[in-house]
Amino acid sequence: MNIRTRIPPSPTGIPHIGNTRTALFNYLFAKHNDGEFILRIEDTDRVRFVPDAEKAILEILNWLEITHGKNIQRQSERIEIYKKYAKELKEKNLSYEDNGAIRFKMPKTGSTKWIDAIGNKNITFENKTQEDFVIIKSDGFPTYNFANVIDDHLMEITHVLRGEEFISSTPKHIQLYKAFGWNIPVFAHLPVILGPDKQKLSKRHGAKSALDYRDDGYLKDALINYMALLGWNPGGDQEIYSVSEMIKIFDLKDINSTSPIFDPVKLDWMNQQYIQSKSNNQLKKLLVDFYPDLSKLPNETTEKLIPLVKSRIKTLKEFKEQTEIFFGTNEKSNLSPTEKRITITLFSKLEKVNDWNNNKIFEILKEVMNQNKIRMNILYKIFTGKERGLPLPETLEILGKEKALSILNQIK
RNA sequence: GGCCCCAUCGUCUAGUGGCCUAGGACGUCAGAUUCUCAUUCUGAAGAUCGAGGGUUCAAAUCCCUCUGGGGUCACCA
Repeated sequence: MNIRTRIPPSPTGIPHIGNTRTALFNYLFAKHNDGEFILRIEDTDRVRFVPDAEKAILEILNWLEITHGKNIQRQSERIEIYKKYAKELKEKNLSYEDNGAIRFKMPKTGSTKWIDAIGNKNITFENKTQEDFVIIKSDGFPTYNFANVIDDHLMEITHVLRGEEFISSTPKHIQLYKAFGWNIPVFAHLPVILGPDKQKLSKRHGAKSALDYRDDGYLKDALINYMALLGWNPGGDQEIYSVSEMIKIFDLKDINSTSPIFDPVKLDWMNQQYIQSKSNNQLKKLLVDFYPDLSKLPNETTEKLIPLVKSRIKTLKEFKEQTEIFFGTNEKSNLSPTEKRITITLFSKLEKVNDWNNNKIFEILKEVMNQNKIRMNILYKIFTGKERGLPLPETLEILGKEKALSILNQIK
């Protein structure tokens, strides 16, 4: 059997991270089985349709390199197909008209059941609790419940991995498959990701999209790694996985039945792990892509800054916070009279330095600290406006004597 | 409320009857390294495995009940 999975976003907005994780799992599962993963745009809701949403959906998958089949299907272009199958139901006397819409006749006795691949559990719904549901809306467009089933069958989807919120509509889908006499795919309902308030992650609760994380300076590998481990654990203690490793070991049986809470703090840690694991060159490339105006800095300066900054940033965005002094964007600090006096001493001592290197600079700084019985934080404050930062002697060396002195000159 | 799903440290989790006086990771706290910060390293606190009943020589692991949390009840997906 050729495995095929799909992600069917509806273009009503930018998908948040939970939906993207569902795409990831579909992708990992398909790739693990040498199968195919396809993208289908479910744009049958004309009221909530957002023109740019599809672009964002593609951009997310593209950035994360969750590659899908080239042929993107759009349901709005398949209306005739759904009408044809609606007609078939009508001929079988399994549907009826209701206020301009068409409803499917659900069986009212017996039960509908399936074995869900998550936790391998039996789920049963009594048919008497089920209602006849709309398959074609009065505007002629199919509903999700209808188009989704038709397309999953026509596109030969073998495994439906989707959010748990669809469990209660699954009986509808199964009865539709039965009405047509089609094979029923394997269902795997993924527990939904919860926010810190333990409510389902949603835009209302400030759930971000993958694009937001990208813009906040997260690396795609780190985001994927974190998303994958939310609810999936192949056993053991390993936390860092490359995508190809994940593909190799991915298995539905290792997905938990419990809803996990999204923890941004652990994501930060993971992102930091990935940043540290990059070579200086890789990190430089990431930073230049992230901050195009980094090219204003001399190449040599950037390259010297990378190793200093590497262990100190959790996101690419923090690079600028660490290097403000190089861009002249740092705050000017309010210095006390003593601190101003120290600034003057500092200036006159540094002015006399001939070979401007961090060892020499450090000697001078130590001298000043000892003489004035102060600690390093005061010197940081004088130069950068903050009491902490990248190693000061190295920073001053990279900055160059001229600029370092001019900073002191401005404030003394 | 009906129906459905779930339940191990604050969080992510390991665990599928004896190796569990419950392991790892994040976070927290303490210490070491250090020119600040960060990294790195070491250590600590932190879960009577939601509760109560069973089954068993033996249960976090199996069964039942309860409680709690979540999802869903649209001509949205």
